[in-house]
Amino acid sequence: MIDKNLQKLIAYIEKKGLRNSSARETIAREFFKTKDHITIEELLSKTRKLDSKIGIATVYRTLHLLQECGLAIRRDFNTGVVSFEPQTDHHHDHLICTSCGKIIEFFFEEIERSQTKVAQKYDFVLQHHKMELYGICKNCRKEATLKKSSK
Amino acid sequence: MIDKNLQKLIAYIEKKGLRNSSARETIAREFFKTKDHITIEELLSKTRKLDSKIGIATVYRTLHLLQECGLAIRRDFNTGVVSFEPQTDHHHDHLICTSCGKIIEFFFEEIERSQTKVAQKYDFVLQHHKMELYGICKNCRKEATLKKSSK
DNA sequence: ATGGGTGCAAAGCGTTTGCAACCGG
DNA sequence: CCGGTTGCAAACGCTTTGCACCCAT
Repeated sequence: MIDKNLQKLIAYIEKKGLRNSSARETIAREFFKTKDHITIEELLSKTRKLDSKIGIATVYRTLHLLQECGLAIRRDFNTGVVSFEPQTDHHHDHLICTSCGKIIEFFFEEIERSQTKVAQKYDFVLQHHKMELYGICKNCRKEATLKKSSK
Repeated sequence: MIDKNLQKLIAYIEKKGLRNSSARETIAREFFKTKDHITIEELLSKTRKLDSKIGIATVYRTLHLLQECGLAIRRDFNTGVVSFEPQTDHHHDHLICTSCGKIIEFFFEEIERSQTKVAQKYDFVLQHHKMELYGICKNCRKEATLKKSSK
């Protein structure tokens, strides 16, 4: 999976007449390892463990590249920090707890079908979509109850 | 509609033991007039026509308040500018053309039902959701075809 | 009179950019 | 060697904050 992504990136780099570089490859490799989401700072500290002199500017520049070639998706869940997600083959949506910031990924076939219908109705050719549900998770509701009763 | 929102805001302000102020009311009134989306800068320049000494800090502070009481929704469509949308009674989602930037608002009952099911499954109490479909609109596809054939 | 609200300017903070050194092809 | 790449620090742009003054209650 990582290698497949790396190949895609290299192909894109070559197509644009750019060059390979070790810093970029280190950052990309680490990025592709993330299961869900990673912030710029997290990715920087991960890569610095492998190559201590990597600068944050390069992390930004690499993530721009990755976004350009569709290998990274920028996510802003309004939690104050922006994070990035590797583009995986199987799409999913997000459920976000506005209390603790927990993010759950889900896939719901019915939603996928609905979006196709909407696109047809408005005559759009769809590229991708984003569905984000915001609410309070079970745990946070429990804590709120505990706090209330302990007053 | 505007007055109803304003009442909601005033109620919230009183509940929190805050005070009314003319600057805040001017900003809120102008904000409620927007049909779709407005940026901070746009809102600032609109309100300054009515009260030239309003500062940008107050616009930010007012929008925070409006978000807190659910009267404003922050939107980041990845276009580089963040914008805000008044919370209307009838919820809707967005269809965004990645070519021309056109934004179409739509409502699809099936999607609303789906989200309830997902929330149940993960035991969340939903507050709101965001569904954004990204694609190419009819016009842009047409233009692309014209360009191609005129080459 | 009390304490929240405001405008201003300064500070913050995440992100981008100019630059000289570096390095891959 | 050419021109893209990098790390650093400075610059940037949006947003927040400290402060003295203003104003609603």
